[in-house]
Amino acid sequence: MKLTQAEWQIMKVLWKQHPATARQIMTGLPQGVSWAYTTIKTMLSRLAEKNAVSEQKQGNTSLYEPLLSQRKARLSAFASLLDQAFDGATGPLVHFLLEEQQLSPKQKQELIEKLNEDADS
Amino acid sequence: MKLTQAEWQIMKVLWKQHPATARQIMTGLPQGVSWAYTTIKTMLSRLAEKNAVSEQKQGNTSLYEPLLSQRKARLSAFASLLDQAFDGATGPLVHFLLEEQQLSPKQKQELIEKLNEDADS
DNA sequence: TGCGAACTTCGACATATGTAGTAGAATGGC
DNA sequence: GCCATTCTACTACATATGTCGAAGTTCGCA
Repeated sequence: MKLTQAEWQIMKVLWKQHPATARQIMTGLPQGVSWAYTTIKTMLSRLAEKNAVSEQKQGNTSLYEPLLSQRKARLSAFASLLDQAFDGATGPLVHFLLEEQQLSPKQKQELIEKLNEDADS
Repeated sequence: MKLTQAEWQIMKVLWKQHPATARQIMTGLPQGVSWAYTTIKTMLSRLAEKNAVSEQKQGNTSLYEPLLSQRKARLSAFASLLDQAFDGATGPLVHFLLEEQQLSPKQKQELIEKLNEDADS
């Protein structure tokens, strides 16, 4: 399930707080993202079509619930990046992460610890 | 500089072999990607507009050369993913990498070594 | 019960992206 | 010199994405 940028914005709010109404989602969007109410509704409709969210009427108002988990969305986005930019292999990405100083020393430290934990189990 | 999927395909060929003509690029595309010659030309034009490639006529034929490096393209794609799916932080991504078994034991080993090297220097 | 506020559904429109055809110019071999 | 081949430049068109507006429907409350 591939989400567009705008769809990610909506999903992020929903993952944090759900079920939620379109109005609540609007409120939950980050500063700087100020979409019209109907824009949000459009996104929600498209997400519902894709089965990324469910829609349930409560009175005259729809409640939305994520169907696609953040984990799955991340897996998919990650796989896309890997495919597109790193020859589909984690190796080059790891290499990149290290070479490009995308990791702070502290993160490297954490990573080492984590890796060692893993090695133990 | 953000590239679309199709643009990535073209750039990947160009990074491997350049300068190259549209025809050479067509040949260099992976099995399964069989675009019409003019499709490739369109992509190249769009890339030239974006200054991702340079175009230089040699007789009646254009030679293309990447202007955007693979490194920069990767940085940009990586940053986008991070922003969009991992709250803009490498931490959650690293966590994800480990939790989701995106790394083989061997890769983990290599990673540890690499990290230690780094720590040394 | 009658209004205004808040919802919903539809349709619309611009820009981006993927994909290619056509027409005309340049080339190269015979 | 002439023709088939190959390029280029333009145009086109479908689908995807980002962003709403308009018009009708419901709700809650004075």
